[in-house]
Amino acid sequence: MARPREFDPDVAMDKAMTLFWDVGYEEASLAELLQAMEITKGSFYKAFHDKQSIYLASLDRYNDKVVSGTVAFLSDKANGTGRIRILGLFGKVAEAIEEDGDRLGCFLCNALVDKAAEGGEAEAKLQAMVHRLENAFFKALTDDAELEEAVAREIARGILSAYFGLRVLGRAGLSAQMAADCIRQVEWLLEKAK
Amino acid sequence: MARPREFDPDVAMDKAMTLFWDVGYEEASLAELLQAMEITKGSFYKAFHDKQSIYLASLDRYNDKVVSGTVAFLSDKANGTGRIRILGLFGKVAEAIEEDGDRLGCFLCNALVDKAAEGGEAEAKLQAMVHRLENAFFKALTDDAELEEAVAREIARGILSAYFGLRVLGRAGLSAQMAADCIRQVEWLLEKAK
DNA sequence: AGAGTTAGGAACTGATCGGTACAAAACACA
DNA sequence: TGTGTTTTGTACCGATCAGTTCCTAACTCT
Repeated sequence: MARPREFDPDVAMDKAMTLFWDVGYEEASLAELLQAMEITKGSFYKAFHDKQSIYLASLDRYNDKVVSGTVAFLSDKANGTGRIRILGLFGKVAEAIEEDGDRLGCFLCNALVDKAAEGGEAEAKLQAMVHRLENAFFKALTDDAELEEAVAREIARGILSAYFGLRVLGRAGLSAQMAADCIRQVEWLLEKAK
Repeated sequence: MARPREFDPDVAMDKAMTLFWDVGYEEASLAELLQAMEITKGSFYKAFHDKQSIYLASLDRYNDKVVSGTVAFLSDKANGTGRIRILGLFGKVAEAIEEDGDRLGCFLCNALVDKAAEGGEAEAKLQAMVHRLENAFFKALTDDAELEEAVAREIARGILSAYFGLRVLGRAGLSAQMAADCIRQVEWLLEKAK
């Protein structure tokens, strides 16, 4: 009953998310956004309400795709014990840094630091994602051994901070050796959880 | 022989640094910068060449003041053993988070994530600061015990990533309890250095 | 084929961006 | 009290910012 879209909103969203991921909210100009998404202004404002909206939608998308994927990996017992799964996650990150330099980092981590997120809806979304990650570490830890809840919670948070720290260092052009060293320390944290 | 300055370039620089620290390079508009520094455009461009220059100068200032202060604290044997000094640093950070929420975080950490720094002079300055911190941790560790260099290096890097991770979480509005838990994990990392 | 509906695209909005030009103001020196 | 020098403030610059308007193109349904 009307003219159909000439672009796939899903892939356009993906392109937008990647740009925000790379350069942050403020630094992603509308012009760059349109170029990345390969659509024009009319289509943009018709399909996605405005810049703020698509940023929030990008956060949701990251949560749905990437964070969920990470949580799933950490929960899947087919990947080994909880300790192995956690180390596997860190190994993947280190691999990304080694292979392509990984200047993208982690969208969640980048957005946490980005002041554009503060105070509003974005911050709440980010905190929710942080808690999802924390809980995924927590569960992986308690899968392996009978741990006091408080102890497991502590270790999960320690791993979480090591994770974000590694991501920060990776984004800044950290050497691969440095990543490997960071992971050795996570191994040691996991020793406590035995 | 000429009209004297009506402002103190040093305190103006401090104000500029604080703004960049808070909101990053891109998000700090010239208008906000001028308002914070309490000078007008004419004075700004005469005293500090342009926005990019004062940003780089802010990084240098942060290195001279804050990073040097941190390194000095970590090196000063009057503050206790190396382990105690390291834990003292983390304690200070946790305190800042508890007291005022610390939404400022660490300029170095924030700037590492800020894409505006990538590739140029800024990135080199940031990496240099990271290495200063890493070396300070390294020395504090080797002050306490005879450690193999490679082992101490590893642990220093692990502590470094935990440090940045804590800073990221703090900036995002992390609860004080979470900070305390992170520090418990650093304690455990230091156990290995005995 | 014609009517109805929505997407696409270009022209345009006022506001703000970082930066410059220049004249008035304020000082040191003679 | 001039005179030379530098700071200061303002008006202005073109470019870009996010967002709107509106006309045309492309489709579906009758």
